[in-house]
Amino acid sequence: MKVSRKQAAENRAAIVDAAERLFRERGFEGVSIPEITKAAGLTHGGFYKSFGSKNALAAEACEKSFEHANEWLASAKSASGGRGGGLAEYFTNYLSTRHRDDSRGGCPMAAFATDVHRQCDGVQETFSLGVDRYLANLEDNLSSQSDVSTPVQEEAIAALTMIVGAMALSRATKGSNKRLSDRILRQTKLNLEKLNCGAVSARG
Amino acid sequence: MKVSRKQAAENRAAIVDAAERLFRERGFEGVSIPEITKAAGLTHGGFYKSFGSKNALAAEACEKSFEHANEWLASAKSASGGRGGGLAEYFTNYLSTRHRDDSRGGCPMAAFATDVHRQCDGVQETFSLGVDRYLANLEDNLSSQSDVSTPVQEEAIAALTMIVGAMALSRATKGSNKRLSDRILRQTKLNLEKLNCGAVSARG
DNA sequence: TGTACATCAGTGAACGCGCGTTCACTGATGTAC
DNA sequence: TGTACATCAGTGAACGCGCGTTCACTGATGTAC
Repeated sequence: MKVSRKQAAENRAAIVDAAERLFRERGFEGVSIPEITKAAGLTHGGFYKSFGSKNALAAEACEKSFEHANEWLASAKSASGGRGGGLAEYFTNYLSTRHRDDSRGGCPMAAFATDVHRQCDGVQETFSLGVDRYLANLEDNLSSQSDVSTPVQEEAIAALTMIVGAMALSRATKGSNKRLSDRILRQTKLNLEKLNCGAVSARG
Repeated sequence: MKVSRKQAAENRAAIVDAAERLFRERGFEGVSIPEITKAAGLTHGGFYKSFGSKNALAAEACEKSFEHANEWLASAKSASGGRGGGLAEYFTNYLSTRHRDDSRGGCPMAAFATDVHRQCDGVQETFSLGVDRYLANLEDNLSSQSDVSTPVQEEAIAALTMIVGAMALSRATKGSNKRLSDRILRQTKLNLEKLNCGAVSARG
C-alpha cells in the first residue's frame, strides 16, 4: 500500500539508520538487505524504490556514520568552552570498553578501516572524505588546546592512527585475550597523553 | 586420481599458501574455496579431505601470516647485529607504499584488524596469539635498540597501534585520496621516530 | 468541500547466482605376499 | 624383485541456502475537477 510522503521519508531514513548501525557492527558484506529493511520495520521488496543498490546505501550509511563521528569530536571542543580538557575526555571515551563493545554506534574508521579498500568507489570516496574532515576536526581541537604553537598536523595524524589502530586491535583481541584487549586501550590512553612529549597532558 | 604422500602434503601447503595471500588481499569472506583451490592448482572437491572447514583454513592461514610477520620483524633485530638501526629500517619498509599496495604479502593485522571480531573462534584465537607474539617481538627489538632503560612496553604498544592504524587508513584512502593516503604513511614514519621524545631516532 | 481516479510506496513471491559443503567415482600409490 | 589389490587424494557434478535484485500486485495517498 502507498504511504504518505512524510512516512516514506521517515522509512527511508530508518533504513539508512539501521544500515549505519548494522554495517558498523558486522561489516558491509555481513549484513543483507532483508536484515536491514526488517530492522527498519519494512520488507525488502521496496528497497529499490528508495536506493539504487546496496552499494549506494553503503556509501550513504558510511557518510552518515562520519557525520556522527565528526559531531561527537566537534562537541569535545565546545564542551570545554573551546579551550582544553574536552579532547582528553573525548579520547577517554573513544578508548573506553563501552566504545569497544558497541561498534554499532561507534567510530566508522575503527569499524571499516580494513574493509574499505574492497568496497565500491562510492564507499571509498565517502570514507576518504570522512577521514579528511575528521583530521581537520582533530587539528582544530588540538590547536585550541595548546597555547604554544605545537605541530598540530603531526599530532593529529599520530592521535588518529593510534586511536583507530588501538580500537581495531582491541576489538580483534577482545574475544580470546581480554587482558591484551584491555591493555591496548589503557596504554593507548597514556600514550596519547604523552603525545608531543607531554605537552598535551600537562594542560589536561 | 591418488597422489603420492609427498605431493599431497605439497598440495595442502599450496592451499594454505594461496589462502594466506588471498585472504589478506580480499578478506575472509571475500574469497571462495573454489578460488583458493584453483590458485593452488587444484579443484575444490578435494578440499575437505585436507581441511575441516573454510573456518579451519582461515585460522591456519591467519597463523601462517603471523609467522611470516614475526619472522620479518625478528629479522630486523638480527639484521643490525642485534643493536639499533634494524627497527628503523623495518618501520620504513612497513610504512612503504609497496607494503600498502601489496596486502597479499603484508601484515595480517593491517589486513584483518576490523574483520577478526566477526570471524570464528579459531581465527580470533590465532589472531590474538599472533598480536601477543608480535608485541613481545617488538619489545625485544626496542629493548636491544635503546641502552637507557626506556619504558619498552609502552613504546611497543604505541608503535603497534600507530603502524597498524596508519596502514589500514592509508589503504582505505588510497583509492580516492592518494595525497591523504601518502601523507598518513609519511607522517607516521616521522611520528615513530619521535616516539619517547626522540630517544629512538637519536640512536638511528 | 466532495468525488473520481491516477500515482506510487510498500509487499512478497520469484529470478539467477555463487557460496560452503557432500558424494560417487577415478586411478595412481604403496603395501602385502 | 614382481604381482595383486586395498587405499585414498583428487575430480567434478550436485546439494540446499541465502544473497542482491526484479516484478506483478495492492491499496492509501493526494490531485484534478
